[in-house]
Amino acid sequence: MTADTDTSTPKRTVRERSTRQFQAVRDELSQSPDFRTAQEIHASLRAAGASVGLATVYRALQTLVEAGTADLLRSAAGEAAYRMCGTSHHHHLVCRSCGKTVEVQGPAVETWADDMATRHGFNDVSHTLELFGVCSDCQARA
Amino acid sequence: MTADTDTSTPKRTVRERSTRQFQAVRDELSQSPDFRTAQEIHASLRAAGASVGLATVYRALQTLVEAGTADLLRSAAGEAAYRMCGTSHHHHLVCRSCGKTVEVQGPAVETWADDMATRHGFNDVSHTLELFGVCSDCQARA
DNA sequence: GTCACTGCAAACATTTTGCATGCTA
DNA sequence: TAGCATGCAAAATGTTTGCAGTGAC
Repeated sequence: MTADTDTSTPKRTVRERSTRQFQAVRDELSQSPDFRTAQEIHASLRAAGASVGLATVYRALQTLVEAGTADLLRSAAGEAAYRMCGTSHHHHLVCRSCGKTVEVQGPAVETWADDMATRHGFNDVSHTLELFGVCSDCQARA
Repeated sequence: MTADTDTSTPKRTVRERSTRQFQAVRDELSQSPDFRTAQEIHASLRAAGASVGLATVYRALQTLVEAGTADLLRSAAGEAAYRMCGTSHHHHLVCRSCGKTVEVQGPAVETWADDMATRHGFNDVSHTLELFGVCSDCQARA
C-alpha cells in the first residue's frame, strides 16, 4: 500500500503516439462487455492476425487503466482482468461448490455506490462486486 | 474457467489432525476483521515467534476456504487475500489517484446481495465489493 | 507405529522491466 | 529526424507442488 506522499512524481504515463497495437488492444477490449484477462486479449489479437507482444498488451492495458478508460480487477485465478469503462456491466453470482455462474444486474447497487461515493466527496466512481454462495443443485446434493 | 463436470470428485481436503501451525493460522486470521494476504499472515506468525512455513500457511488457508470457514479474494496487487467468515465486514472506497481509503458500510448492499442470491436459489452467500473513484483532494489538485 | 501435516526448495504462472529497433509525428 | 512505443527475453513476484522428516493420534 505505502501511502506515498507523491510530492512531485508526475507518473507521466499518457500515451502520446497512437499505434496500431494500442488501438488493437483497446478495440479488442471494447468488443466484449465483460472482463477479459490480459492473456486472453493477447491470444485473441494473435488469433486475429495482429502480431502484438504480450508486454505491449500489458502496457496498453495499464495505460488504459491509468487513463480511467478501463477498469482492472483480479480474477479468482489470480489473473488481471480488464473491462472498458462505460460499458453496461453486471455482476456474477458464483457457486462455491460447482462453479456455476449466474449473471445478475443490480441497479440498487449502482445507485448506492454512487451515493456513497458522492457522500465521501469522491467522483468518477466505479465498483466491482462479486457474490459467492451455494447453488440449489449443490444444496440438494449435499 | 473450465466448468468441470465434477462427477464424483470428493474434494478430499478435510483436515484430520489439528496442529499448532494450523491453529496459529486460523487464530491469526481471526484477529483481524479485515482481509489479510497470505504473505502478511506468514510474516505476522513469524514475528510472533511461531515458526511456520509459507507453504503451510497457504495450505492452511486453502483448507479454511474449502471448509467454508474463510473467504478468498484477490487484492489489487494480485495477492490472495483471506478473511474469516462471520466477521462483520465493511467495504472500501479507494482513491484511484492518491490511494486514500475510506471504509463504508452498506446495509443496502447486504440486503440486495442476499435477496438476489435467494432469488437464484443460492444459499450461504457472501460477497466482495470495492469502490474506486477520485477523492475531493485529488479533484481539487487536478 | 502410522500417516497426516510440515518445511524446505524447486517448479510454475503471471506480470514487469531493460534494451535495441521500428514507426509515428 | 527525434523520441515514444514495440518486442523479445530475462527478472521479479506470488503461489503451488514434491519429498523427506516430525508430531498427532
